Amino acid sequence: MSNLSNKIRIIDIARMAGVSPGTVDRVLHNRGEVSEEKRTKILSIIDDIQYQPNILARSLARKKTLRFASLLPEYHPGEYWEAPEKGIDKAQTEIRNYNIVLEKLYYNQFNVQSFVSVSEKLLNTNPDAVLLTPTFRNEAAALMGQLHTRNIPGVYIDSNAEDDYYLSYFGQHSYQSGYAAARLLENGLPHGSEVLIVRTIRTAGASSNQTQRREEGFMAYFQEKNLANKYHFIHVKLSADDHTGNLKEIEKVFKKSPGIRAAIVFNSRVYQLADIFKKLGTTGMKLIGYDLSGDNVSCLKNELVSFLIAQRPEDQGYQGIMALCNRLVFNKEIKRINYMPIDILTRENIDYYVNYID
Amino acid sequence: MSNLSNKIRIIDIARMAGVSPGTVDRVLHNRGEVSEEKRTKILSIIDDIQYQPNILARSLARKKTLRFASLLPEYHPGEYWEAPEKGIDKAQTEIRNYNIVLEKLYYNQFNVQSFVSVSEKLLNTNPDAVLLTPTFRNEAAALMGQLHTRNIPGVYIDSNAEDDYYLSYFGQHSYQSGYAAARLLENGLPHGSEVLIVRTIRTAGASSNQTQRREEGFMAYFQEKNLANKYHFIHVKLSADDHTGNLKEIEKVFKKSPGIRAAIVFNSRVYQLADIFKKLGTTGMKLIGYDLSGDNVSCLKNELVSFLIAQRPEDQGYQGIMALCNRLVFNKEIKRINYMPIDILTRENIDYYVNYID
DNA sequence: TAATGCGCCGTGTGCGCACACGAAAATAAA
DNA sequence: TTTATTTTCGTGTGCGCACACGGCGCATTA
Repeated sequence: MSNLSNKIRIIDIARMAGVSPGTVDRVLHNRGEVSEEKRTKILSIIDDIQYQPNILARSLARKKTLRFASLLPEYHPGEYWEAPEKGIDKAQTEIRNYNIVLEKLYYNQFNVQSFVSVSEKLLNTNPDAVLLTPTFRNEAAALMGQLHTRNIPGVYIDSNAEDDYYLSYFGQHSYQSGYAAARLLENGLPHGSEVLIVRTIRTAGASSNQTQRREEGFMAYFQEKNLANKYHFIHVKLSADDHTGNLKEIEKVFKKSPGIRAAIVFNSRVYQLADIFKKLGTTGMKLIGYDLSGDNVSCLKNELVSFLIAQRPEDQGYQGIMALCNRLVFNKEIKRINYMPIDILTRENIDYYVNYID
Repeated sequence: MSNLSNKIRIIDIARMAGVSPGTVDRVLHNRGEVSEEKRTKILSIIDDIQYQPNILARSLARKKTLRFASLLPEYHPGEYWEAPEKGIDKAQTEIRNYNIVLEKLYYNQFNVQSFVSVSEKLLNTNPDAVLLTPTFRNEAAALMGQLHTRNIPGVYIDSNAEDDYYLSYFGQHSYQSGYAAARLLENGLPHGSEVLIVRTIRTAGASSNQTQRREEGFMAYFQEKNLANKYHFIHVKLSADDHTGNLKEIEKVFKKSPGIRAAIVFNSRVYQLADIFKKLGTTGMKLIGYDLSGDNVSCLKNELVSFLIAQRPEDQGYQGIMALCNRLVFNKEIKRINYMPIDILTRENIDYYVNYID
């Protein structure tokens, strides 16, 4: 279960192999300049004794400071993107001791060109490792390809551009989270109820890949359970900024379909719908949304929202950075796809969830 | 937002104060033998420049290997206590580089005397830090007192003996978790339904403090929402081992109260009740329980159990050890009471929760 | 006055490793 | 054979810190 402290040092290996520490060092770092004969001998010894380098000494002695970079959307306080950055900051303080610095870059999530230009800037700094969010899939994949040719490891968080070159991905299984949301919504909902399904349209005009997958998972639940014909689903598209227009739209929908008992929004803007419900005086509505922005948490506490589905964004940021560190410093194996837990938050458990993050 | 790498070393402080590195070292470690004048001067400089020691160098140079000890219940594979130990193991591999070893001790959770004797053994090894679970509150508190007199920091996980001497506690807010469970149970449950509330009695005869608190929180929900009279609550006590007796007992209850639509068990033995329901052919029952033992997870996946409330036991173990490390190695401030998130698990999100732990 | 003790302080060493430098050995070119 | 070149290897230094040791100056005692 536990082997005692592996106190075998480079110099011990050197003695066993009848060479100098420098030679062992060259083998360990693949720096060449070692005869094949000694090389294989040293390698076999290393393998035999299961040599584990002392990471502390290694980092302390390393001349080069590793430079990590992150590339995230700009945000206002209280918005979703604050969370991953929090995790990144936490990781940063932990790895600073290992002679690693982190430079944070930001792009405008509503402007592709912004992402591209910051990408170039990032490449020019020639970092040792990169963490980014592929809001713009193609452009992100292009960047990842560039990084790959330069042998710079990169990780995605939040969503996945699904190219061939990223080291690791940390994010939610969107489909399954929609499936889980469906279960919560359906539970206790009388058959025959009408269900409002809201999509928020980005300025660009299309909804994100992530929200699409969530909706697919959501609908799949009802299909698989043969419940699709027990409820009536009403799909509505809302604008990201035209609040009065949205209000009117929802009002119209309610006039047509007064039997609506539940609603779901597949992104973090559920608080906007809650606001509309409040203005319209709608009560007794089961409302489900995603992610813990400040507004969403308020709605949950006021019981305007019944459930929020969360995806541990802080963990995504933290683990993303740590994966890079594990790769470059600790030489550990990195799991490529890492789905985060699908967390279910209610008014009753939210306090112990948000306070848990520090 | 981010200050660059604090490259200020002890020798820099020494120069600023016009003393030698050794003197600064004495101040940093409160070893005395420094004049009050220089002491205050050095301290003010340290404060000014926000000196952060290089943990790597510190651990590398430290002569003494720190010895941590854990004291957990014995368990069989798949049982609850496997989880905290997993977290402890994870922490162990992380801190091994810091010149720390961990010795794991176990007691029989159904035998006070076992706990006491292992406690003594633990004290005799004279560890530098201790993590333990206070299954036996008084005896655990006594041990913690002993540790305190020897100036050995100790943390509790799982539950809290609530003495004055522990450094830190990691566990669930039992009351609130019961409250959250009530919400899940009540949601969609027709008024007038009967609700079965099960207590499992330990060999000792009493139910644990933790389960009592959970039940309090559970009942409080209905009181606060003025729902207490909308449902009929049926309290049943089951034995921890007499399965046939339990079966008969539940059968009797159902005969008397055929309107039971939901049930809750306040500990990890919900799978036993699910088993009874299965044998009795009971269907359409909403069943809620606690913790992710292998059996419970199976029940959740088979839809015999609707919800499981979990408390991140791996995190408790991991963070408990890390707290000790933060205290002794990193000199960080430790939060004393740390409530874990109240996680809600369903068939739909369980996979991404359990796989998340590696 | 010399001897002893104590408070205070500086210096030296080594933790395990990365990396630069230069030397030796082997080989190629003259 | 001599010289130049390449391959292969050993040694030395320092990363930032903890800690042991010894020394200086001053007060106390014999």
